[in-house]
Amino acid sequence: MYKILIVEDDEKLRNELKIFLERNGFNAVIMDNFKNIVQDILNLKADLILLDINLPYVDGEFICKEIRKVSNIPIIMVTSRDSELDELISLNYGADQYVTKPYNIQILLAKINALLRRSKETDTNQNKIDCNEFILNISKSLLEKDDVKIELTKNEMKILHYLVMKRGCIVSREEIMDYLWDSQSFIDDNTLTVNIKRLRNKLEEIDLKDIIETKRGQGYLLK
Amino acid sequence: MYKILIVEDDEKLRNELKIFLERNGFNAVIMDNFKNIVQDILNLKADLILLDINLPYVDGEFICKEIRKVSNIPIIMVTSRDSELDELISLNYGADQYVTKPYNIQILLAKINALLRRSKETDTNQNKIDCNEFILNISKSLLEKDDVKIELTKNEMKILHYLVMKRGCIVSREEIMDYLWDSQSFIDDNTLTVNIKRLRNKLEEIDLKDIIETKRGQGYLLK
DNA sequence: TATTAATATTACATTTTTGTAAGATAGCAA
DNA sequence: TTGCTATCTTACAAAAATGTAATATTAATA
Repeated sequence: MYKILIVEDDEKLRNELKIFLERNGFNAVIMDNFKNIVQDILNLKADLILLDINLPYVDGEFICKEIRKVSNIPIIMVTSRDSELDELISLNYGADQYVTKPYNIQILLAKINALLRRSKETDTNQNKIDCNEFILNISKSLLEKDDVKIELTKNEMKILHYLVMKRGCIVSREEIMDYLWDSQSFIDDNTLTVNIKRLRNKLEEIDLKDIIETKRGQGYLLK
Repeated sequence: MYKILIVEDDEKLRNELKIFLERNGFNAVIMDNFKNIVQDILNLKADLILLDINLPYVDGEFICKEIRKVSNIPIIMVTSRDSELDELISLNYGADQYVTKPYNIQILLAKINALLRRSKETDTNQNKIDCNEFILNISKSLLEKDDVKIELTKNEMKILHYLVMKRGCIVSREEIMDYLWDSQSFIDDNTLTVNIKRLRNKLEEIDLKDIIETKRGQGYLLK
């Protein structure tokens, strides 16, 4: 059951909303103290936030920006100001949706569901990254291409995943080593080379050995 | 560079849009043949689709629904009909955003960015699932609680990840075994028990041994 | 071209992961 | 209680993953 946090200063409105959301199978939580709000919001660990723009003490856009510094939690901005500028600011501050009051309650519900579906896909679906030339199945630690599936070891997976995240950029050997091993444990520089070699061997099985390019003196690059 | 697919039958509009998106650093692709459209869209493997509702042959809402059967690609519905019903239908068919024409181009851009940010977070961020009692770091195959980090082996990770995906539901031993091993390879039933035991041992290190409950004759349940 | 430093390759030893076997325990029904 | 079956526990051997060392190759530049 998803927990939705309602941050709204109009008491009547927020109570109605709470009841409506609860009827639709959500765990709705109300926030009625707006003093230490950003920290309070984060502590609640909701799955989604309905955030009013007009609030006492600080405005919702500022709160949104602050939350985004430390959290990816889905945010829907709610406001009675039908202002394109507000919408633009909200979106650029990291909100996911913008809804104007009085809102169509069905549409609000649809937006909540659309956003939750999107934000939870990581959790519920199998975790795959489609990289065009191959698919990285993180859940099962597999390198997939067409019908070929190759098991990756933990090190191989980490390296390839890291390179995929930084695809198109040169990644220094040091950076990869920091990602692979605790920087405390002093592991030989060559160990990375060997691990890269092993990964390349597996990539070669699907004709992609050269997809990891060596940038001599700089690092590696996933093409 | 993200590839954005424009599905719009008004030639002037789509060309303007393409230029605008390209100026803003996207790879914009136009679709101008609407016959075999669903398959064509999927083949293009774009990062996001701008989908007009009014199209020749089939309407955008239907296309959206068809795409959603096989793909999670982000979809923004674009339309000149400012209709709450259309918006509701679109969202419920799996669209992520709804924009009415004539649109504020900056807001469209902000929505594209917001949606891409959300849909790509899996790829770019480290892959973590916050399960309240613990965090499952899939990227690094770690079980985390507060400052304690425990390495999970591939099997342990797979089992826990599977249970997390189905949290609160009883998962049969057979189902887990199918997920862990190719159903072809006949692996002893007890092997699963041992693997569960090993996972429980690690969970016990963070006082969570009993979070995996045995449902005798039915399977296991992550509480 | 010769030199040097960075990276690649190969082989091997150690450590970790994994599956199996054998016996123990616990829940349930007669 | 007894017997049966599902699950658990422990120990061990085989297999896989990993780090290291020794050597080879490559690219840059003097």
